Amino acid sequence: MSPSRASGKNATIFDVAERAGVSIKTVSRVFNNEPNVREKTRKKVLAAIRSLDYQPSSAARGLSGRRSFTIGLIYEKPHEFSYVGGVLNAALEACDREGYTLLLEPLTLPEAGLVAAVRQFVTQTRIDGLLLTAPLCDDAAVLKYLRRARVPVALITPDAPVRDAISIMCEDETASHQLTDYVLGLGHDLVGFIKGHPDHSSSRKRFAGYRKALKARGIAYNPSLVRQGYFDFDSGRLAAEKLLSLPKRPTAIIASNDDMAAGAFFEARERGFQVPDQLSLVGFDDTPLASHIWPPMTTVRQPIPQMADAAVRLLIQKIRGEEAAIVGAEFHCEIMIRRSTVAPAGQ
Amino acid sequence: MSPSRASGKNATIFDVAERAGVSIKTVSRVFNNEPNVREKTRKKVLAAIRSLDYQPSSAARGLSGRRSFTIGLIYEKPHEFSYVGGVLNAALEACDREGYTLLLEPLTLPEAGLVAAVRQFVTQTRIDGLLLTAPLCDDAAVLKYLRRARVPVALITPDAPVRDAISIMCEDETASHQLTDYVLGLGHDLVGFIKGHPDHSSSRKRFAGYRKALKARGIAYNPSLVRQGYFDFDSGRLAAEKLLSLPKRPTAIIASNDDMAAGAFFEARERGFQVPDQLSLVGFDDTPLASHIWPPMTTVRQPIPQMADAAVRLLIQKIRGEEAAIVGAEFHCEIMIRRSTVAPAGQ
DNA sequence: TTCTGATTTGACAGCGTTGTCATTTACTTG
DNA sequence: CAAGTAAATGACAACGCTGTCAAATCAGAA
Repeated sequence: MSPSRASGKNATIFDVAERAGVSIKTVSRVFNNEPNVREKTRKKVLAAIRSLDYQPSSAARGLSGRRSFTIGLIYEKPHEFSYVGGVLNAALEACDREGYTLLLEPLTLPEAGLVAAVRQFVTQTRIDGLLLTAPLCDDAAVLKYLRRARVPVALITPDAPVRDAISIMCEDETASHQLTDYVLGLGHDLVGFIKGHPDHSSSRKRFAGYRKALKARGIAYNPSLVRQGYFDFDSGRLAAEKLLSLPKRPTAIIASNDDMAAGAFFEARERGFQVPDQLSLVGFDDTPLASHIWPPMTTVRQPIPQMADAAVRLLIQKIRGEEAAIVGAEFHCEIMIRRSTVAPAGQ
Repeated sequence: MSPSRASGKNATIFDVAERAGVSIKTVSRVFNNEPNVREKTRKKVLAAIRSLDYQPSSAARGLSGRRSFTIGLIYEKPHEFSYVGGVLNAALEACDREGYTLLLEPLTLPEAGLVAAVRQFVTQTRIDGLLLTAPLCDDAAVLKYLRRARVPVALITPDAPVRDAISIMCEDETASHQLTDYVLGLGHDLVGFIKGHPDHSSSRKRFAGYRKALKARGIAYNPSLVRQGYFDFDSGRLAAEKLLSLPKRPTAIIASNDDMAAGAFFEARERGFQVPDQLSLVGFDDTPLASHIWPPMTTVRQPIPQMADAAVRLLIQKIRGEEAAIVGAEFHCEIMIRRSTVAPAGQ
């Protein structure tokens, strides 16, 4: 417990000013790195700040400077979609580094007024900026409201770059294409596909990659090999149930995320199919689950931490009004080949 | 977008007062449910509040009332220990309900000054109260500092009830005892045990339950069947590696949490052991992982959501200075018997 | 009706910052 | 060395709310 004032009132800007023998305004200037402070003065003030362990009151800062040093992160409530955890961690860290606070807002989507909910959050908390994940980053009404309200926004993996917003994307389609091609390359002709939640743009992209890969190899697209999922374990399981009951069942299944792949995996085992011997299985996202089940699962790793980090950094730049050169970025995905995929039996 | 002021300045207490034809103080009283406001006046004010979509500035509230309506949640950084997610979700929800904000602070433990880190967080953010999870809720120095600084605290699963703190516990030892007894009851004599992180009190309790169950059945305690783990996948895998190399290998392994159980599971499969036929496996916590792997895993479900909810509720009561009748609670755990446990081969 | 005490309401001073603008100080230059 | 300009500093008013305390109003009793 370095400074003695273990408990008791916190030091204010006045205390610092007094100890340093300057006015409060000068303390403020030093603390905020404003120019026009003599080096000698700055030193004195910094010493006082340190010796008093001064922490400015964010309430007072917010009230006076009409900014909150707070960024909101809105995500979908039953965030079974485990990648939210990754975004959260990285965003938290980036905010911390920049002296900002991250405010979480899990939203249950079905609610009628999505825009109303977002608006409520924004006005109530007076956040300086907003981080949006799927599927909110694709909701036209929400984006429109935010643009009008002039809330600085960063989108993590929107469908396409959005005007006036920072758009952090990742090459879902390319990755899906490559992944599918890899599976086809192993010799599978009957490759099932489990689509992601229709509200998420990544679902569309991943599916598009699958189709393009088929096309590129001249394999006819067979709609009966495709099932709708919703990014959660159960929907993956259900989809696999249908796929595995097909008269000509697929020898490989690509699921649009790891949770669904795990569901498919579960269902396969439930029906006595060995993975990968009788069924190859593939996921997306490289969540811990993918490498923690047995056999470890082939999947696609998005650089979520880097993406979230970039989103926060650029967002804060925007908040600060710095004319940012970059208003978005597209990240590269890495295909993680593991043991859930092999050549089909009898090859 | 109900009220027309889509963008532009937010309404202040003055605007509301003016529209309602009362003083700002009366508006304040109505908003804070203070007594001594005539019903007629209250109605008028509420109408004005609604029509202006008034949201009080939390900065101003904090500055004036010297409170922040914010609760901190400190947890260990590499929160691989997936139960933090459960705490987070429930705490977020409870805070929302009570009109409080939850501030996250992931802490990397190895740091020298744990107390310093906590102190920094507390003073910097000026939180009204603090939620502590393992292993911080067992750190004597941290608890001492917080008591001195008079920070209202709620502990989720501390070692024992702590003076001046709300202590939400769960019957780890009993659950572990029952679980072990169940495994023994299946006919296993060689039951391995993977301990949790030594800094977490639940590790100790779970281990104690294991030993008591052995004793109750008159089975000699065999230290070579016990390995130290650290609550993460890899340490579980490593521990299992040792256990499965034993000349007289265990026919069942109890891991102190699901992540380690998954690691053990992985290692077992890696070595060609079938689960559960050749090795029964048990975890703790009932994380999604437990039911998403195949076969689904026997584990112990702690009512994390209810526990976190209680912690937040009681904490807020304490913050408000309401003389709380309850200063803690112990929750019951449920044993989830699934398919990773069967009688040993040859019975 | 008038008085008394309780209830309801309002005026105004903080709370701890930052923004604005005036003032002081330091540095140039003729 | 005086005047003029730029740099450094400070005084003071916001910011939007709550707390305190005084004033106004109301109810019931005399």
